[in-house]
Parts: sequence; C-alpha cells; structure tokens
Amino acid sequence: MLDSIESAQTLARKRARLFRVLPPIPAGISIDFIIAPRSFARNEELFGEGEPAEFVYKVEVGCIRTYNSFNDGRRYIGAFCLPGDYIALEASRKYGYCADAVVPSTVRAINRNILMARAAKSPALQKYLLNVTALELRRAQNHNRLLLMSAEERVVSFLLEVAGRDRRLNNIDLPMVRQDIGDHLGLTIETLSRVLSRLEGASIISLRSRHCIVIHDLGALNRLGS
Amino acid sequence: MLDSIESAQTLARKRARLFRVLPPIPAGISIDFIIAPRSFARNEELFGEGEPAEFVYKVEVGCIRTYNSFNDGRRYIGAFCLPGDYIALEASRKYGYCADAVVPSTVRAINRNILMARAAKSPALQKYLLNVTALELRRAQNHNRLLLMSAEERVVSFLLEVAGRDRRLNNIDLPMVRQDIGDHLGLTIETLSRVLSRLEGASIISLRSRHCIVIHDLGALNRLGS
DNA sequence: CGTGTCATTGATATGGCTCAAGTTTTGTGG
DNA sequence: CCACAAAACTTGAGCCATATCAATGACACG
Repeated sequence: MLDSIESAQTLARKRARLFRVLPPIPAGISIDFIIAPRSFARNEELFGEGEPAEFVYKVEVGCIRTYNSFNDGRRYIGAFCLPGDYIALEASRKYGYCADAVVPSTVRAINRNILMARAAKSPALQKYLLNVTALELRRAQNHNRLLLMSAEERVVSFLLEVAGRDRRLNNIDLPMVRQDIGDHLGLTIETLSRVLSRLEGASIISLRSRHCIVIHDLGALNRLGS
Repeated sequence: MLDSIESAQTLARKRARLFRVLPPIPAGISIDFIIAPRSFARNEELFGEGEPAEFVYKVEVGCIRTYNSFNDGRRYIGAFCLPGDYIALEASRKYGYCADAVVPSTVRAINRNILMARAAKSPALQKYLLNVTALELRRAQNHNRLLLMSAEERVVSFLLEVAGRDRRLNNIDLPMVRQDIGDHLGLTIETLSRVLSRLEGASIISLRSRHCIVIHDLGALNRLGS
C-alpha cells in the first residue's frame, strides 16, 4: 500500500488534521515548551493516574491515549491525542488519568507552575488556555452523548469524527488497534467488529486494512449517526 | 417532617453544598452579574440548544438541568446545576444544550461579550474562569466513566456524588424526579427504581420519600460503587 | 516460514429495556 | 379537610442488544 512506504513522521503529520481542531493561536502567542521533546515507544507511559500533575504535554508526533483503568480490568480511553493536542491541561493537583503512546510518539512538556505563572502575565495566553479547555469540555460533553447511543451509532459517530477533518480524503487512518477503539466507545471488540463488517456489507465503508478504513457513502453514515 | 416547614430558600441553600464545589474565588474577584436576577417556574426554559450563546448564567436558587434531546425522543441530562454553579461558561457561538428549571429557580445572567471583555482586563478573573472550566471538564470526564458502569454502579455513584458534600447529614435531598435521574445516568426509570428498591432491601438506604433518600450504610455503598 | 498478535465470526448468556399493571403521592377544587 | 384526578413511582413478565465464550482466520515480524 501507499501508506506503508510513507515515513512515520509523514503519517503523523497527516493525522494531525484528524480528530480535533484547536482554536487558532492568538497572534504573538506561543507556548514554548521548556523541556526538550521526548520520544515514547509504543505502549510506553507518559504518566499514571493519581501521580502529581507536574507537567502539561503537547503532542508533536504520533498518538497518545489517555485512559482510566477500572478495578474489574476494563479500561476507558477518554481521548486519542494527536499532534497539536494538549494533555492534562485541566489537571489540578494530580493527573486524573493515565497516558501512554499508541504508536511511537514525541511530546513536549512544560511545568504546570511555570505555564500558569506565564499565563498570569499574559492575558492572551490565559485566554488561549481557556479556549482550549472549553473546547475540550465540549468534546467530553459530546462523548457523554455518544455513550448513550446504540453500538452502531457509536461506531458511526466515531468514524464521522475521525473523517470529519478531511472530507476530501476518504481514507481513514486509524493508528490504534480495535481494543483501543472499543475501550473508547464502551464496546467490546467483537461488537465493534460486527458493526464494521455490517457497514462493509452494506457497501458504506471498506476495511482496507487493520488501520485503514475507506468511506464510500458519507451520506449513509450521516443518516445512521444519531 | 422538618424539611417541609423550611422555606424553599433554606432548602436551596442547603442544596448548594451538594453535588459540586467551585474553586474558591480569588480575593478581590467577583463576577457581578449585570442582569437582574430572574426567576423561572418549574420546567421553564432558560435557553434552547443551538440558540446564540448570549449569556452565561449563575444559579442563585433552585436547580437547573442542562440537556440534549435525541431525535428518537430520548434525553440526556448533562448536569444538575445548583446554587453557585455556572451554566454555559464553555459555550462559544451557540449553546450546546438546553437548560430549564427542575424546581422554581432564580438565576443571574451576564452577557458573554461583557464577561470576556472584563476578563481580558483582569488576570484574576481570567484565572477564575479557567479554574471553573477545568473543574467542569473533570466533572464531564468522570461522567464519561460513570456511563460505562453497570446500572447498580451508576446509581450508587450518583448517590455517593450527591451525598459526598455533606457527610454528616445522611439525608439526601433530590429536587428532581426519577425520569431526570434516569436521563442523567442513561437508565430507564424502571431500572433505576429496581436498583433503589434492591438497595433498600439490602438495608443500605431508605427511600423516605420521592425526594429524600437516607443512607444507612455508606461503607456498603462505597464497596458497590466502581 | 513459523509464531504470536490482532481481527473476525459464530453460539449462547444476560443485563437492562419495553410493555403493562398496579400503587403511592401530589395537586386541585369544593 | 376531604374527594378526586393526574402525575410519579414501583413491580412483574418477556424480549432484545450487546457481552461472553469459543473457534478460526489473517497479518506482521523475527
């Protein structure tokens, strides 16, 4: 496939347009992250739930998942963070979730206290942080609604969300495995797989490979979603 | 009962300690709301989903529910807002949900543009808004996790959340009806009722009246929750 | 070119929903 | 204060969507 000969960096840049759009950075504002970029291997942990929230992270390359583990062994993935996304911006004293790398990834970190001290001196930065946090809140509220839908609606919503950023390109590139998607949507991998197969059977999508889904009928997806 | 001879205002003030705790207002900061307090009757609407987000609200008395309606007639209640809580602080151009009064309520409103203009001049206010929004985000994230749990765990979590603020007083006062709680937890009223009855049968709680639940065994609740 | 991981598909079980009936509480008018 | 009606709640029976358990299939990687 074409994908397989592209570098990880190229793929990561493509993915940057998927999933989330951050509010434009106000002119003159940039959070320059004082810690050198750090790379994480697949499944390597950035931080754990309940640890003191020392840093805020920004994804540069790859995909980071944030999640909570239940004591019955299940897992809830709250978000897949892609290049440009911030992680743990809303934390107070402790991290409210774990974060680890879905694929080899690079992130930058900034000490929370330093960031907040800077923000205190810069209204524009302060406003930017508020915008990002409000956006994240709306995203979480949307996800709440998603979790009340049927299995099919959840999967379709997920596909639409992922595809939403780049309407021209119907090839959805999913860096994560089925178990991750299932843990994000609150479904088992079997149910997820069955829904995807059904959508393929209805000629709405094609499962080109594990990590690539092609959308054939966006209208049908929109009709099925919520 | 003692409750019944207390005024609505007194009850409302009691409830203010339930559900949510807002971050302390930084010294010298207060959002003085420029619109006179306005009262809403039971089920009266503050604003609808998709309307231009002109105002941010703060609850003074009563209980406001925020919700989304699905096209199949179901409803998702995102939050029960009690005295001290802000509503629609995270909105951008349009309201992302409806808001109406669970019981007769009083709120104050401020024009979003005015609030943001003031915040631009006041780092302390700006920081306060960021704190409130981050807190709301953590609340929404918690709710996501709740929606993945079993019916019993959801109900128990809800009871613990409601009871959490006032450990001394085991009487939980619920201003809303069963349908509201069901729509908040993603359960039908029948399932909710069955779980509550089971908990009562196990002598963990008592259903004193429709709007009052007594907790007998907090330890058992904590064991059942999550 | 085998071996382990990930994904799909099938068969069965089950938790919560739906439909339905009955009970309790609340509200209203006399 | 009572009678009645409407709304809210509880309980039961059966069903359905999704989970669970189990087997097979398809890659990716050494």
